[in-house]
Amino acid sequence: MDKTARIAIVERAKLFAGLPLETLSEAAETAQVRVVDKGDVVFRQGDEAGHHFIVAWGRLRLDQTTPDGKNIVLRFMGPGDLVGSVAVWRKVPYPATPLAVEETRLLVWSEVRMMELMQAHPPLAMKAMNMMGGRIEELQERLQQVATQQVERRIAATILKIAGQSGRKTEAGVEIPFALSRQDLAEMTGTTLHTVSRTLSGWIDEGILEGRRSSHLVICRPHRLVEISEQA
Amino acid sequence: MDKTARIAIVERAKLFAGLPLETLSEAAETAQVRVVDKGDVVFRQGDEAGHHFIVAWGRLRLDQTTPDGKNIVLRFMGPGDLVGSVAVWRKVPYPATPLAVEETRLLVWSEVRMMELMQAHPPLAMKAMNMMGGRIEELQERLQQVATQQVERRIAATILKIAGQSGRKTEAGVEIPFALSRQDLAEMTGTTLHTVSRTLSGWIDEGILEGRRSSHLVICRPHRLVEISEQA
DNA sequence: GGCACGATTTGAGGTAACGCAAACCTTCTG
DNA sequence: CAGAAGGTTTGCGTTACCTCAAATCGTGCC
Repeated sequence: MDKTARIAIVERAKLFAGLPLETLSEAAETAQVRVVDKGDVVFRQGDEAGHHFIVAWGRLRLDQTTPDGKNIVLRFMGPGDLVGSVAVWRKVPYPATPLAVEETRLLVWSEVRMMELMQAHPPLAMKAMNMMGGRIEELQERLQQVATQQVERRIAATILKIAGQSGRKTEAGVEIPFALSRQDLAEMTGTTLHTVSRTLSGWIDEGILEGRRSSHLVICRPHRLVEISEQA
Repeated sequence: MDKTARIAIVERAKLFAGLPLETLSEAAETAQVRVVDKGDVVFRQGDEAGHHFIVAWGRLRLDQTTPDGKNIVLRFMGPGDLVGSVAVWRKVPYPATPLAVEETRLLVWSEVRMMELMQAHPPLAMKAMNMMGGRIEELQERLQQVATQQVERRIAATILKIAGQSGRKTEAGVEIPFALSRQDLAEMTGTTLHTVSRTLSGWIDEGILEGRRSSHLVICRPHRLVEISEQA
């Protein structure tokens, strides 16, 4: 990966977006590159947090295992997303495990490097706070959903959010361009894979979705899904 | 409130804890004071976010209203807690309404004042990120609870957390020193007031709790409550 | 290219928790 | 002090969703 490519990636990251070229350049130069194969993890929940990561290409699923062995999917992450930084700043172990659902390339900064960058470029700290604030808002929204809405609405809202983050327009509708299993959706919405399967089957029968059996989901009638996610 | 008192309050706030006296002093000098009567709000969800607040005395309940009119309690806040800052930094409207459950006194900084403080005292930004990270962790934990655990465990865990934050030891056990209604607990755990009432009644019968009918809750057998919150 | 494995679908039955409703108690108000 | 208002308790019927179970279908591996 040459320097121009790195700068392009750094620039796309929300943490660096809009900052002066000098900052981007320094960030790009101090980063290392790491490739993670599909199915491998970037680090594991409980590891000591020593590095900041930004996704360059690919996609990660952020998993959290509970003390009693259950698993929940916190979010999917794609190009530009920041991974691990919250734990590094807080000096606590990584609270979750990012697993590559496709081959993924990341830029990596050590704790010290990133600290130096931030001290040299103060707007970075503001950006970082902004991003963390966004995570807080997202989590509050999901908490509210899981606490008050019934399963069908939560599944609809979750699919729409993923489509909004990563969806691609095709002739048939909006496609989610990576394997998103029923189990994944169940672990994101706090339900079981059976309920997700039943619900999606219904929507496929109604022509709202396409994608029985593991192919990538396609949302044919997004507006209908919005209605379901907002229905009383 | 004289300057020494203000400094004491500022020092107790997690945002300023451990910082040099010079920083504390400047923070204390630039703060204004605001008193909010029981039942009144500090600001309202949706208001433009222009001020940072720190609780000096008293207690706030942070409420969020959903588009379809349901209410959830995000958290209770007491002395030292920071209110509203996430929204100010993100330049978005306040996402929730802090309501005083008892008479509460706050220190207030305008957006500009706090920005100046942060620029003059860089460690403040680090502290702020740390605090936001703590909120993220807390929210992830609650999300995991609501998504995977059954109601009884969630109620037990919620009571224990509140007791840990605000509880006071008495002869009878650990007392929660403010009015915490069944409705509040329901809106924190994502259930109904009926289910909370039934559950607490059971625990009171078993001698785990005291506090039928609105008096302050007292946890007589905290260890038993921990067991319930961890039970498979 | 056949076989095994994992993902998905679908059915049937059970239950935790909800929703409604009514009674009860405490506190505030005039 | 009576009445009203708000929080709480409790019963009962309902249901959304889970759990268990089995069949089915892709898909990857040798």
